Amino acid sequence: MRTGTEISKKPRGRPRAFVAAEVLDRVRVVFLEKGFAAASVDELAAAAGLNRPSLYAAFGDKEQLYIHTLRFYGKKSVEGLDSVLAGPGTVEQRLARAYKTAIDLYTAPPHRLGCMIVGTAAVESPTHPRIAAVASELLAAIEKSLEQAFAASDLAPEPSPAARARMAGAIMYAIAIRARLGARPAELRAFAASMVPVICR
Amino acid sequence: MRTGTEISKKPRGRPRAFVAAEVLDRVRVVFLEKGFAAASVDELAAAAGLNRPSLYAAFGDKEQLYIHTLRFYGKKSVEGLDSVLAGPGTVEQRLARAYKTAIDLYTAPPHRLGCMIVGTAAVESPTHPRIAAVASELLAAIEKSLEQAFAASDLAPEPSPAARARMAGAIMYAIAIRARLGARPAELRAFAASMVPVICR
DNA sequence: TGCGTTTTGTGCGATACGGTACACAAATAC
DNA sequence: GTATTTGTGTACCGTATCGCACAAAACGCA
Repeated sequence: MRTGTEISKKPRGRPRAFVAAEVLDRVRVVFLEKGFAAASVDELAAAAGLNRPSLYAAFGDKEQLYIHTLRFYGKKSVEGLDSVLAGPGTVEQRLARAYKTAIDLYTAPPHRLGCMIVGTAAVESPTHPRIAAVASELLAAIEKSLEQAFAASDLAPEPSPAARARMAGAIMYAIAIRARLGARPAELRAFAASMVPVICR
Repeated sequence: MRTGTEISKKPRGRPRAFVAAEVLDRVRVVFLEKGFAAASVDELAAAAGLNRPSLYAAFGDKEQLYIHTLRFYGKKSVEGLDSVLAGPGTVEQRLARAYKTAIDLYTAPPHRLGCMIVGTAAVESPTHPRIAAVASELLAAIEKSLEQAFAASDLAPEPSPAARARMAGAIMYAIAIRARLGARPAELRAFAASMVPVICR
């Protein structure tokens, strides 16, 4: 185990042949396309370039691997959103940029897979409460990011920043679903563009 | 086969021991909770009260059974929405009633399973294009129902009924996702109530 | 060098999975 | 009564699945 206080320079035992973040990024691609239930440990291991026991030793069972991957994806998503919302311009321009960035990701060829949280975690929620909990936390973090951007803006105090964030988040989740179901990017872009002035009214 | 011109009163062969709609309704419950991939044919057959060969004979393979079930669920959903939107009161009141009805369904105890289309079909879309196509058709039917209600109302001509329908639909899908992820019904009701005047502005 | 620790690699096990073969059952037509 | 058609029930099949056992590899430390 790698936990605990490491006094010496190098940990004892055979070194790992992989970097955890790289594995999670490769495994994310499989989970994003197949979803949790349909992604087999064999294909996850193949994508990771590891044998199954190595994957189990490093990340735990399949659900734990999925949760690690979801947190990894979610953290990057929130960081990306924070970054765009902290950028230049009015809050409308920043929100529009956030939607554009999200749509570009959700509809990237060849597969147009949408968002891992909304697209693959929700279906597991009734039977995997731990997955549901992580997904909910991540959506809350997205909405918090949005709320902070609205709170720091010069928009009218009503609707409140929290109400605006809930609405902006809802529009983003709907776009993610529509993207995964195959909606054309142009259609999603037009929809997002029409929603920005409504959210920022 | 039951197709073709039936001159005689009763079809030849052994009669079915089940009613298709009843089977689809029972199977829907399993698919709604487990999703397509994780629902096994054994448990679907058990829920239906049929042996697996009978289920295969009547509905085809697992994907075909899922598609039959999705159409069955979607048809009922659209009919329910049509009915609420054709009811008494202003279009705001009718939209509010539609959201209330949807939220009650999506958050019905014990499981709070959300919507079968958004909650279970989207995840399969990249790998099951037939499922994606049916789900998209169903969402289009929901939006058409909404659009017709807006077109027949005395709301301002801008935004157009189609734009209002897209927005109202998006809010409904987001509510469905949030419900499946475990959001509290009161929270979803408050959100829906805050969105109705925005959609109908 | 030997021992302890951690990781990798091969193979295994028990079970589940989706789908099917086929005998028998239940009906209609003649 | 027999032939035909359609449905049900039991058993089977080939394969996939998830998780694990254990030997060997690769390191640190004394």
